[in-house]
Amino acid sequence: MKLATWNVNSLKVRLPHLLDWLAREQPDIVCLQELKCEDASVPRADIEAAGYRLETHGQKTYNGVAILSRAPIDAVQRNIPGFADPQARVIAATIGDVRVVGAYFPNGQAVGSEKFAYKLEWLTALTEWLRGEIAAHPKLVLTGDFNIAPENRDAHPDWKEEIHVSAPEREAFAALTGLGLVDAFRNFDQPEKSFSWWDYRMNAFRRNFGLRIDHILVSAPLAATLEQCSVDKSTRVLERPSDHAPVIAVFGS
DNA sequence: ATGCCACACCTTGTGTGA
Repeated sequence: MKLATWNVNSLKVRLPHLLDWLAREQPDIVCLQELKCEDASVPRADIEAAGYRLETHGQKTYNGVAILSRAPIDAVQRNIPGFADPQARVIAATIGDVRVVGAYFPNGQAVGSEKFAYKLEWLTALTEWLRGEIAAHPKLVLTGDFNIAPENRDAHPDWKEEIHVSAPEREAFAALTGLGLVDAFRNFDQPEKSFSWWDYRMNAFRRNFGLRIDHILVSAPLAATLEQCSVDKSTRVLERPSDHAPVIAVFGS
């Protein structure tokens, strides 16, 4: 089973890239973030023609998440239960015996800002909800754009901002792994300076000035079947790329 | 200190992203 996450930064703009990439990589399950369009504007027919079912939780201009799957998608949940959120950031579903949670975590803008407080509240709500989800679904994946670089090695040494690397954010990430979730990427030896996002500005991709903020966290029964996990930088060199690269994990039976 | 880029919007600048 091959599962991927990709912040496409506008589904409409990135659709040609997405269709090419689906045909090439043939993932079984894909979580997308930053659709930046409402459900009614999602190019469903193109994605279905590529062989995928899809469930979306869209929003105009900002946010928006989706789950694509070659197998049937059941028990869809939009947003975090009990957390009133005007922003479309979470979609969860059951595919086979795997519970998949796809999320676009808040950016937080700046440590100490109102948006940062929202980020931490959102993280707390997510963590409390997932505690029960993991108990109910032994095979669970939490994936998406976390907007957190969990360790120093996940940020370029020249990253000077606090946001994405601050102690409160990293503690929130640790609370998620504390639920029994494993960072699939770190389950394997990886090249130094492996990142999944590079600023569009300042030739950041060419200089590899990036952050590893897109993650695939898996529960123990799934971690036991992990075969590989990597960042797919091939999409970042195309014309009009997303600023994020997909992260792909492969599981055995 | 800002813009550097990209995207969306009842666009012609502004908000947001990370």
